[in-house]
Amino acid sequence: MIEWNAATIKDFQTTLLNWYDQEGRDLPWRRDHDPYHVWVSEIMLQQTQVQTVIPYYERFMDWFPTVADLAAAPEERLLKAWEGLGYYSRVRNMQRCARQLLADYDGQWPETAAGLAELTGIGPYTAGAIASIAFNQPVPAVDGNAYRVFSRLLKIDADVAKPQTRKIFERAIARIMPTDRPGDFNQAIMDLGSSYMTARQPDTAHSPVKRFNQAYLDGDELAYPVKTKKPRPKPVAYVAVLARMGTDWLMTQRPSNGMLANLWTVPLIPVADLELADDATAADQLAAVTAYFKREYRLKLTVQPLDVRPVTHTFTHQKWTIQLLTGQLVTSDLAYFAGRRISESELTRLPIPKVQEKIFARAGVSLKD
DNA sequence: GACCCGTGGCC
DNA sequence: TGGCCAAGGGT
Repeated sequence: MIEWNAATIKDFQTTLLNWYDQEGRDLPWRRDHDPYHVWVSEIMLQQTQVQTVIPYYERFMDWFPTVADLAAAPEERLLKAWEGLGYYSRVRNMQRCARQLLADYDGQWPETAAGLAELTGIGPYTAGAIASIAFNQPVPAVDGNAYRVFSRLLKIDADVAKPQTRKIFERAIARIMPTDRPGDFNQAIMDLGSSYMTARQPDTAHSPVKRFNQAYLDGDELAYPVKTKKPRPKPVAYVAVLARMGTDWLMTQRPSNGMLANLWTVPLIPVADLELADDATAADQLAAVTAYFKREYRLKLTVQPLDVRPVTHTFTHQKWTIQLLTGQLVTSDLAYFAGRRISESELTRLPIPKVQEKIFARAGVSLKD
């Protein structure tokens, strides 16, 4: 890791901010510095690219123009606003945060990073981003862009996958950032990180700060940032049961914790829960599903295969392989079943995860309005 | 500190 | 295809 002297720091600040003034992106959440706007955009942008976020952000502001609107929203509407973005706990935490603001802060945002970080769903990065952009606090906002940009500029070789590495970057960036335009500085780093200083195909030759980029000058830019690899997604097998009740579908709302919390799917049974023998036949599996429905839900049904091709869906650390069955319910008492019958028109109002869209697509059902 | 939590894009 | 990446936070 290298250290810059005061003259280099000043030179870098001026170069970066001049570039940002000319080439910074015009984004919907940059029209003002309203903390609500900054906050919503920052949460949406976690692990999500700008082009994906833009339409979600516009619709979110249409549906929930203020913190009070968000605090009062029904959860179904909330999750629908987030449908397709992923990491659904983000939006449930946002509503908790909105309610905290109204109940405990008289609706006034804390203006420091430490104060903001007390709120649900706001961690060190988002606290720094809101504090610097909305409240002009000279604090770093260390995200993936900052890791990538500063690891290359300064040749910082600490493993960015390790939590303690954040402190190294926070200290390095704090020395470099200006006190007069901290929000613009942090946003300029993000724009740099998503344009000239991308992970795989950086275009440093045209970067406004290439003369400060020590890794590039040394010819080993792609060695930064140093990051240990993540484990492969673990395979998990399911059986999905597509059961009609008249023209309705039998669907369940997933538990409020864990994967796809509170979203709606058809019944998904972990194959492991069917307790099949190693030499079980296809017929054995169908019988096991019928027995499972009777045991767990007190429901009688008959099942048959829908499609020999399983639906596959890969999450960050699970790869689901889902065999599809159609079911005909013999009984319709849903007292022991954690769900209900859902009409086709109601389907468009419920929050549905992507994997369920894939399952419905095999049955010829489109969820587009 | 390790693990959990979605989706889309790219090669 | 599989692996990696993209404005992280909670437990």
